[in-house]
Amino acid sequence: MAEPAKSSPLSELRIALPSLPLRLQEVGRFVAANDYDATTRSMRDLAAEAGADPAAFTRLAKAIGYSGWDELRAALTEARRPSQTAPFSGRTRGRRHGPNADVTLILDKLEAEAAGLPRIPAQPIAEAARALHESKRIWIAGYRSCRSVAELLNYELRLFRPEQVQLVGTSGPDDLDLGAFRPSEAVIVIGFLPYTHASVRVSQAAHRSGATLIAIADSLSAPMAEGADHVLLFEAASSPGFFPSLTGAIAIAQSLAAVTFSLGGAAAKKRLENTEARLTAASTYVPEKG
Amino acid sequence: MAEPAKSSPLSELRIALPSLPLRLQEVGRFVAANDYDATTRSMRDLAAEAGADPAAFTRLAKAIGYSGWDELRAALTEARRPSQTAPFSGRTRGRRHGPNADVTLILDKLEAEAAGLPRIPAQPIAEAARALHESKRIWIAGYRSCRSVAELLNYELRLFRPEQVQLVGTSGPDDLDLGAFRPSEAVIVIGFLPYTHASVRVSQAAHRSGATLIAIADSLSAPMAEGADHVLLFEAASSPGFFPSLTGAIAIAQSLAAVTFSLGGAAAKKRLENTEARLTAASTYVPEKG
DNA sequence: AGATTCATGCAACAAATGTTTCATGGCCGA
DNA sequence: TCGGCCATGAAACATTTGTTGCATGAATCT
Repeated sequence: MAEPAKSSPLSELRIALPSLPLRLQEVGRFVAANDYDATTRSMRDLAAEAGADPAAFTRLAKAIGYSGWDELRAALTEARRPSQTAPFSGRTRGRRHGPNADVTLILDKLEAEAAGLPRIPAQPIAEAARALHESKRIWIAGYRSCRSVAELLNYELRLFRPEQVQLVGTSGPDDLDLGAFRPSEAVIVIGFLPYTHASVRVSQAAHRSGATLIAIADSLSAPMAEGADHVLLFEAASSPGFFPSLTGAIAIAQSLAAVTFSLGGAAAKKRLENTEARLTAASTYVPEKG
Repeated sequence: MAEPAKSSPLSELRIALPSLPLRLQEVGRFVAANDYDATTRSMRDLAAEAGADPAAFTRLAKAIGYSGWDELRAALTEARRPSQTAPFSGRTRGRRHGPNADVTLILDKLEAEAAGLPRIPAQPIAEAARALHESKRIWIAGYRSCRSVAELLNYELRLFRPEQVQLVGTSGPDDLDLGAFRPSEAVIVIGFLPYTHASVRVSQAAHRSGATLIAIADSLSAPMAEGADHVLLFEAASSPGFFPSLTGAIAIAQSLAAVTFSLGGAAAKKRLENTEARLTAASTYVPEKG
């Protein structure tokens, strides 16, 4: 017999299952198959759905070593808790110094960031893009390291909406722009921990003005996400290293721009072509060699 | 006002948050920040941890349109149900046009970019970082969409080497800076197809001056990579979409900064701490809540 | 300044929760 | 067949749950 994985209450359950009375096995299997409901719904509720007696759940818990259903559920709940500490936390220890310490640091970082990208929720991006599409004007704000994201977004959106996109604070102090927000416009704020006062002020001004507020942030509880119509989440701290990762934010920004462009249809395409023609005429680019 | 993202109860909460009474905002923030506990633990329990009155939770739920806390929690529970977490199974199904065409576009894009990151060669980054570490001064140049990468790199490097890092072209025309390159310095140029004349001129000037040239590019044959001491490659076109992907370049930039910082040792750490202390003193950041 | 609205904490409430007890029914060994 | 054992369901239990009414205090309006 293999060593049981004692860590998870679910494995304890599975191990003890065969030696249990018939009815308790039934209930046990139900719990194992519906452990999410087990943590969220009430015992009686589960009993009704499983077609069993409520008491069976208490008996099951005691049979596998818990003081009662409450304790079992608490264990299940903890086992299910989303990893508050990133899975890559204790990663760099033990590696320490070595000739390739730098290289492994980079590899870890890249791997972690690659893992974070598919976890970005796509649906909110699509919804935010639609909001952008319907906005008369788009404001973009980002400070400190997030400024780079803001400027990228500004650049890409201006390629096909040149006169309707503007960075907050480029033509004077921020405060000048904060008063210019209008309900038919959209404001994009980018930020993550630690949050700057400036970004919070922008988002508050946007909310007050009635403009559509889109926040690109690392947490739903970010102060600039309060009152936002759309929040686009990425993982800033998921990667080892000294600075929060920006790949997620960049990926979101580019997806946002791409979908917004796609919504723009033929008109957007035409404007993009115009812009490119102008740049070519100004010989901005080095001609491709055949 | 734009159509709010009604899908998630958390977004409804965020939207309504700013217009709520003070105490309700407090518990609302607490719920948003601890939504997992909100679905699993009891109202009184949460109230004790949040340092608020249990009644506040009921009032919060009613304030944002639910019949009571029970209903809000049920909504949160459903929003968290893991059954929704199966987006990556049958992804490449006939996507074409449809209500979710945008979403699948985004998912494909993210997936492709995630796949590109681990393919970035780490060794050249480590070597380039060493070159940066030994440089008396660091110049950074990037144009158009690559400007965002340049500015990010500039920002992060300046955190611990404030007086030795400079963006090309910030204090006047580029040409002024181009004549200032010295052999003991390093010049970083970022660019990909189509290549701008400006970036090529910077790299040529760097090469002529004898400075160490580091190119972050999408191809070894990129004109700004000619004569470069270090070329850091990423895949710009790997992802579907209309704009070349910048996640690779961002990842490289951040890795470069991280390794350079790590090479800096205690001195770099000290300077970073000083910078952070100065920012805190200027109250740039919103203080974290306990 | 007085009146009024509103936010907020406290305490009591009914409903629902997990647990326990008890009676029943089936099973196996004498 | 009888007697002990245990699994099982129903009902009663004490506790905890979410809710609501009420008093207090601060802010706003007249």
